[in-house]
Amino acid sequence: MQDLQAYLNKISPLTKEDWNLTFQSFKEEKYKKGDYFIKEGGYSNKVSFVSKGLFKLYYLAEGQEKIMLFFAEGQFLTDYFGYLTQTPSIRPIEALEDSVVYTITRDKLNQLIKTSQTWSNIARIMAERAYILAVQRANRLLHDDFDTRFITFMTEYPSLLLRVPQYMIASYLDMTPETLSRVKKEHSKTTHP
Amino acid sequence: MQDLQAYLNKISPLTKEDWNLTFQSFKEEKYKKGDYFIKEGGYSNKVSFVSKGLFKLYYLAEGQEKIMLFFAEGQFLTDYFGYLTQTPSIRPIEALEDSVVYTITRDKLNQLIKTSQTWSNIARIMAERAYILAVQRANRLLHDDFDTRFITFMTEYPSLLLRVPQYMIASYLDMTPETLSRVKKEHSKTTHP
DNA sequence: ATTGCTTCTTGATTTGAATCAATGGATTGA
DNA sequence: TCAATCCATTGATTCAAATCAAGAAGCAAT
Repeated sequence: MQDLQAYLNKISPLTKEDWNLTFQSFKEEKYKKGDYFIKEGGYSNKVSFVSKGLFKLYYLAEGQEKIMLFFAEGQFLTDYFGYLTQTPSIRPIEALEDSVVYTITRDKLNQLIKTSQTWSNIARIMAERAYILAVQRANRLLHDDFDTRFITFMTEYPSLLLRVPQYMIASYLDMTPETLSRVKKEHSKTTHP
Repeated sequence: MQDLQAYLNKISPLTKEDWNLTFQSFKEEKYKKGDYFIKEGGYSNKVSFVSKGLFKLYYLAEGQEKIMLFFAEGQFLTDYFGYLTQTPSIRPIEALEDSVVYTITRDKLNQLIKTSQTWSNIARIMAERAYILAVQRANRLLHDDFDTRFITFMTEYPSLLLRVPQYMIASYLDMTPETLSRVKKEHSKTTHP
């Protein structure tokens, strides 16, 4: 769990006691490709740190999935909206690769926040970061054209281009696979003349 | 400032000492209709509680404004994204009515958060709420059709329908004024036959 | 009241991306 | 190795909403 420890320390330095409590609260879990982290209708009662692997969180609209987020190594994995609102999830999370995560339950996390000033800070900063990411993503989807969205994605998550099929990236960028294909074509024209 | 006190107490009960510190940290400000709370390019270094009045936060895309949020009585007013990221704002905030707010500076708020466990909680919960609202709004704009968006707006903020010109509501709902006009027409047909 | 300005409505036209449809490539498994 | 399936590309067509263009209705100021 060194990766988790390093990640948390970067947000807000943990005392030895903080880390002992933390270490006891997280449990390792493994997911095979195709396994669900949360199924539709389930409650979001846990948060996990992705140590290895990749997940997608999607939304089902008229039968077809709209991918809202990918979670890769070094990110906290959760349906944060469902977690905060405690409503049954309409956003399943599925493993795209065999994965290893460290999981803490909602109750234990609340415990940590209550007892540790450091964790109170971490929780606030995580909420703030989640907010920043949510706004950024929304603004991009609402204001940026297809080309810009693709370029942003390429520069921000270049590794995902190789790990994820293009129709999923298209879904994440809120366009059809056909459109993404055409955007890529246009783009390769202008960059490699 | 009873309204502010009541609002904060609902989030997380304040001790007498908490409130004394809080009371000293907020200052009353008045804005005339048309005044800017934040101008484009400025830094977001304050948070205000709206006691009276109404504001809009918008984004300038190709010269025309896209309204992202309204702030009315009983809400915290800030460019929270600019506040958190400390980047020059591209989202001006303008008063739509003569308004009265209670303002706290960034520095003083950080001070409160550091010294008071209650305020540490409040800050976390505010971030969480901001996240929930941001995600909800994004999902609605991305997944809901025009009619649904309008109905949601009507049921959620009925009072704004009277206080805000329709072209601003259209902008907030990410549609043209013409489209909103047609949506309303359709809607009045089906509800009053 | 009258003028001028802003906002709202309604119709006609345009347009850009979704959908439909077909082909070609690539990956997987027997 | 050869199917079989899944995925990506490309072209043709459709469609929904933006844009363009008047006109009508409010409203504010004199």
